[in-house]
Amino acid sequence: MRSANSDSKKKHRATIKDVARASGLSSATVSRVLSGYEFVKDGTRSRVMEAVEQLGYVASLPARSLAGGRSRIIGLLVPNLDNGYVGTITQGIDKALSSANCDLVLYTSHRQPSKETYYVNAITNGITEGLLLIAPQFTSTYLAALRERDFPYVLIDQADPTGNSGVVEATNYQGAYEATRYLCKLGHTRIAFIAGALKVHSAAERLRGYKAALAECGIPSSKKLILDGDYQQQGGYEATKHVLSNVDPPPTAVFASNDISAFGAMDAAREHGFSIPDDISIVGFDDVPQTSLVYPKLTTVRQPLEQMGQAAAEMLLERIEDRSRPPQRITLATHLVVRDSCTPPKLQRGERRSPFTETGGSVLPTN
Amino acid sequence: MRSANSDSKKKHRATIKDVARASGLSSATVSRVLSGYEFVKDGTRSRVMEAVEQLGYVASLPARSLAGGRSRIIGLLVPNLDNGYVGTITQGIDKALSSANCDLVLYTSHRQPSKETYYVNAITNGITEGLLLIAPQFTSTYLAALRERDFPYVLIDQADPTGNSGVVEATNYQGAYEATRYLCKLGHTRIAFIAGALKVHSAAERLRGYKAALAECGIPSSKKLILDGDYQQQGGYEATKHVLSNVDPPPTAVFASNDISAFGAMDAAREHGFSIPDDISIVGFDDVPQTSLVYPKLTTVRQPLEQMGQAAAEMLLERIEDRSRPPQRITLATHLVVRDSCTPPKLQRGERRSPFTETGGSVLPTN
DNA sequence: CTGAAAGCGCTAACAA
DNA sequence: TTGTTAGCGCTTTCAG
Repeated sequence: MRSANSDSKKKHRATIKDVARASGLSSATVSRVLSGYEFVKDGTRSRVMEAVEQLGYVASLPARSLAGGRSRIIGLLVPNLDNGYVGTITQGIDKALSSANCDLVLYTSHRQPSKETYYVNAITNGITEGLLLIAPQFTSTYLAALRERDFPYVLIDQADPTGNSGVVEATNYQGAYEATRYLCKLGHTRIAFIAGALKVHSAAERLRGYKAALAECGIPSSKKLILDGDYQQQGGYEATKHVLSNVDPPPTAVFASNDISAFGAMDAAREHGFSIPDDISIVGFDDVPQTSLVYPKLTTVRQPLEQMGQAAAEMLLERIEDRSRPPQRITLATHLVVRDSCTPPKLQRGERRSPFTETGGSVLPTN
Repeated sequence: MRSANSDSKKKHRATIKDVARASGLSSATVSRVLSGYEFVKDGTRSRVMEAVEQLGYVASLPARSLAGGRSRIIGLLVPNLDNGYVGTITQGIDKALSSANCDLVLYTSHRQPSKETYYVNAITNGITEGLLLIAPQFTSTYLAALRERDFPYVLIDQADPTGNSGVVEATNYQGAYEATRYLCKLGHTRIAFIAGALKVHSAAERLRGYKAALAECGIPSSKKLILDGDYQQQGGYEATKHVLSNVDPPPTAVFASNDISAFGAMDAAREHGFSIPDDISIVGFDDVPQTSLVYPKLTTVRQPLEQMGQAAAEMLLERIEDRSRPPQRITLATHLVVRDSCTPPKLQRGERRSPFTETGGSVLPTN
């Protein structure tokens, strides 16, 4: 029975008392050293550190947290994980948090379909010191509960209608404006727009930007070219499929509210027999990692996702330190990243492009 | 000053005592009800629940955890977040965990470059009840520490050399074997292989499968066609670039150890002026979400990532309930997903079509 | 500058 | 079936 020895004496991990004993000090002092209290003799401090080192001591989070100390754990509420969007933001968060020595608890927002308030309750009663929310849809429910508890939180890529929250976002309006204008300048006049769920602030802003640019370029905006979308690939696919078959003449370009739906648009265009960008130009928004994976590489409005995550985490940390600090709002700049999915529009009606004009693919290698 | 009232009396959230008081019972009883203890009178139970409801009470995790109860938080150690691989697995984990009402703490393995042991210490001393590790590279360091503490954990997509760990993985060997054989049957005889970091078990297995299939098809395996890789896009890119320019005649197909490096291979091939699949066929491994995003859609070996995550989470939960349970090992089946990145090779001058072309010859699988 | 002691909110024997 | 009583490991007054 090899279990005998390992079972007989459960190797209890070192506690603060062990450190106290080993260093000949009180646990209070050890605690002080560990939490960076300044009035301790240098000698004492080093004796403690030595013992800590030697015992491989790491404080128990639950205990520390119960006793009113900081848990150094912050929560992150995400809508999903499968597209690079959340992943990239999270990478930034993680960066900021690890410099601050904090950990991350992941909450997926689909968890409690109905009882959001209960959910927030659970979060705020947990070990978490603060909460980061990535583009939450139901802000009204969450935010009220959070604020009522005076629980620190920061919104990422989503605004608070009441203006009472810490927020990190990007220039959605200008980004969309710039992208649309780029398309106009290329010569496009029939530019479809795939919207995001308009309750999400960024989606509404992007639509505004699109309209503004159109107006500015003297192109009347057409209801038939503004499609409903939901920031999902499927939505982008369907919207595009729809305009391509039902609007005549069809648009020569589509600006999707985010990259994911732009991917759907690409699928639909291709399925419709259009080649990109020759028959139709496509622009996205976000610049998720996949943009340079698709073919042709997607021209898009870059949101500095990683930086946004980092900024949000830092803001949250500050709010945790100092609860009285008024809510800040950081807006980071977007910019257009021109890749391969756009060209000037084809010639007028009557002309048809040969279906075999794809990029250099069909050429045989010479070696 | 609207802050006056909210500041004056910090709304202390309800504790178990409040519930006890409100229901006229002891906190022990409340605790029993809440933890699902069966021997409580129904009437008592409902009185408690009522009070809980009414006060919006949610137990404090730190307290519960300190007192020896379950924290219902499990840790997840991941290598990165930006490619769908981890995200998809995590989705499965999340699914299993939310049915069990558990939360997830995210640890990124790059955190403590050197002091891994310290890191494990920190994890096991936290609120976490168990740990899930996605394809960790430094198993030796982690696992010893984990086992020494008798801390429940499960490995995902990585084996434990000592065979003492709970493991969930897929049939890496057969998957690679199948993919390679598919390429052979298509008529390819010069099939390059982009390896993963060979210290990762799956990578080694995939290499084995590749070699076995080649042998089985009577194709001598050539060192020049086996390239170093690291499961990263850049690695795949460089490896492919290298074979394409330095090996003569160049391979007509490349089998990349994972999708991410296959994407790199696609970039390199294209850059080299090759069109896919006409000039070169490419196969990946994993079937991450991006595979149907790239163009052409990538033929790949599907690993049931989400299921793997789910299975691992379930296994971990079981191990937490019953520590004495011997380590299990679950191996899920992979299968080839044929998409658009492969065709039979083009004949070179004076070259003969391989005997296996078209409907595949008389090749028999070994197992 | 350091120690003693009182909890933080909960669970787990042990009684009743 | 329920209440009482100790702690869990740490932080934090309050005294030295």
